[in-house]
Amino acid sequence: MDARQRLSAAGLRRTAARVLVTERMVAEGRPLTPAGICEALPELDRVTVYRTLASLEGAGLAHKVQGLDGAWRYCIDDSEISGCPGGHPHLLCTRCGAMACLLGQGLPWVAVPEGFAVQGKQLVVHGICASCAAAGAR
Amino acid sequence: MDARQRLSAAGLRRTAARVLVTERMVAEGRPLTPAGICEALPELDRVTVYRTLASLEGAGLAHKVQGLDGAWRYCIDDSEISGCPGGHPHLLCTRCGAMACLLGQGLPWVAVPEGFAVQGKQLVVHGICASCAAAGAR
DNA sequence: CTTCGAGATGCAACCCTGTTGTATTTGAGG
DNA sequence: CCTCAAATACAACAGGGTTGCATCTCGAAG
Repeated sequence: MDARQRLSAAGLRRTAARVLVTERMVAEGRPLTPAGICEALPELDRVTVYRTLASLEGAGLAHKVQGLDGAWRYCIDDSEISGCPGGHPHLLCTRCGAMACLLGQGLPWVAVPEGFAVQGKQLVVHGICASCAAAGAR
Repeated sequence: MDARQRLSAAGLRRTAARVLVTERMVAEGRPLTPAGICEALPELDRVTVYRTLASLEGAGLAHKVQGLDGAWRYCIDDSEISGCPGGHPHLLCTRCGAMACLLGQGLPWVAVPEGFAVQGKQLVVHGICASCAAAGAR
């Protein structure tokens, strides 16, 4: 699906910033930090990127996860069916900061105390990714 | 176990700051943010609290989890046997920021791509805690 | 008990992520 | 083409966390 189509389908105004950010996220296909997007799209203001991502998330076009480094990462929801957020675990390389969605796996059921209203769950598996391990072994 | 004993057993120097922080954490019994500890111990410098927590974690006396608000929380490992980190899910109230350990439950096994070296896992369940729900309903 | 050095502390400054306020621009419907 | 709500840019700010460095203190050795 085209970036413009995605935006229109979600009822969002089809602005330059949103098209650029969406296209970038689709091209990457993995969760990106706002900083990473700003780097890839220097013509956009930092605040615009933050607000654009918030719009996309609010419209259900993207989901967000936090890394261990205190930065949130946003990822385009590729399948209209996938029940993000709350959907799948995420993988984070603590060396290069890259994150990946572990599609195809769900999140476990967790027993919570009486009276606690669960809004969502986040499972982040962290470690060293294959390419970083190879680079570090040199 | 006494705070001083904990420190000695872990091979850490038994300084005033470490004793105070450890006692505070034992008294609370739930994961605390550095900011929360600073508030409770205004005689300590902010940086000292951060470094003290890092020491405790490095010595295996405490484990840390991140909240959804970008702040890490530290919790004393009470049982010498518990295999923290990587031990249990955590519960976070997104309204008041309080966090609790969900002891007695483990973390799920997650399938990761070939070559990824897992260092740890974090499962955070967020929502509204019972007391906040009660306060909000007023 | 005194000495002494590695390690811990306090302070100041800094970086990064993210948010807020406001003036200006822009997109989409009429 | 016009209009106006929504989106953008810019600046300033807030919070969490880190780093560098001078000073202090624990605890071991004598």
